[in-house]
Amino acid sequence: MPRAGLDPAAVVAAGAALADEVGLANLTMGLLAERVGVRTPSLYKHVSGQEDLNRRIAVLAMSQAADAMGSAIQGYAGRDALAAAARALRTFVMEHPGRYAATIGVEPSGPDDPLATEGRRAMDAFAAVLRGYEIEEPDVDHALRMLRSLCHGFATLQAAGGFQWSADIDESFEWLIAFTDQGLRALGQRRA
Amino acid sequence: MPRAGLDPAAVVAAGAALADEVGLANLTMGLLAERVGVRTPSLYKHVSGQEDLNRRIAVLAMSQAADAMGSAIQGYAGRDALAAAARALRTFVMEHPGRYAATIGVEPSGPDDPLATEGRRAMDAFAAVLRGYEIEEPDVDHALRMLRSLCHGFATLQAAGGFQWSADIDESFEWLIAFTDQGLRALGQRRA
DNA sequence: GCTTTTAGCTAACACCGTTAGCCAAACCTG
DNA sequence: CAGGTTTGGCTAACGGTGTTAGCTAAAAGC
Repeated sequence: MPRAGLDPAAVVAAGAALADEVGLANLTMGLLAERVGVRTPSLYKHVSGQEDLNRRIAVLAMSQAADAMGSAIQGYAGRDALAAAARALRTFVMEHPGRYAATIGVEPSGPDDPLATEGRRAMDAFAAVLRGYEIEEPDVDHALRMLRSLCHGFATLQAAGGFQWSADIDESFEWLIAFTDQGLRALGQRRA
Repeated sequence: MPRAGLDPAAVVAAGAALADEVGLANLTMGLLAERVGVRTPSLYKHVSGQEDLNRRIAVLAMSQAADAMGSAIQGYAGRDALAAAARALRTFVMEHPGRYAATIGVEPSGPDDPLATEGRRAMDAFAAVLRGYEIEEPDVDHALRMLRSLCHGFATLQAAGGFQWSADIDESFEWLIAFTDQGLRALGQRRA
């Protein structure tokens, strides 16, 4: 019996890819084992269980989302940066619905948890966007939460098919960016 | 063996209540059966399976959320109505996290699906709010989607413990309402 | 009051996550 | 390169959960 040459990272990567394909709810240990060419119990040599697998997929997703947003906003500021970050996040969610779903409902165990680290890194992209609007300190935290809520809500609702009615969804998203940009600009000008 | 006198509605109501208590992920057929005082297979006389149960809980949640929002906005307009609707939805999600979670990821099978009907009814509350802002027609659909995304995103992120960092969450929510109100007012005044 | 329907039951199966325990492949170390 | 050690794979087995089949007795209808 030849070895498959697996390691935790490979298992997690395969799990994330499989989750994107079949949906996180249908990601089963047996299916993942089959995918990586191994019997089910062998997975437990690399991952301590399904919960651990889910957490690691979430960390991977956070990290990749942070990368995507971080590089998307480079060279832009203000509205362009906002649009770039928002589009990058939405694109990521649409292309990787399974791994993104893994991030919902997992709580970091502490500030050193990789989940928290990567989460902050993703937030940093939005924070950089806000810097371009010169918003006063007390408003920044709230604005950050708003951006996250908005993108998260829109992406998950679309991914779940929650927008049943007529208007074009891409158009709505661009409208939403414009709306937010105007609001943030108004907030920044209050300082003057 | 005396009868328990169950019917689908009773089973679904008990399931929703149980989901709120133990979390949707921990809602098991055995647990629900125990709760309603019956053996597990008996549930299948009222509900065709776990997926069906989930759908029905989602319909119930949609209906109740629509009721809560609808009655919350009565007598208000403009910013007050917006705040009332948003708070009603958030309160509902916080008080009934399990049944609300059941609504995530379920797609209506068609326009006559009760899920779609109740969903529209919930949207009607937001639509009524928007009427107070006198927004031009093409913008209404987009604004509706924005309101839904924002509330859904905020509520689910909070319910999942996704807001790890410092600032007060209630305060953020009120800030978010104010931000949206200003944006919508600006939109309405563009008409003049 | 008899028949029909139906809501409950027990028994059993399939599938999934997980653990225990074994064995051989890879990797050190002398 | 030979020896032991680590380790990544395997089979076997258990517990729990969703579900179906088939029976029986309680309720409903004529």
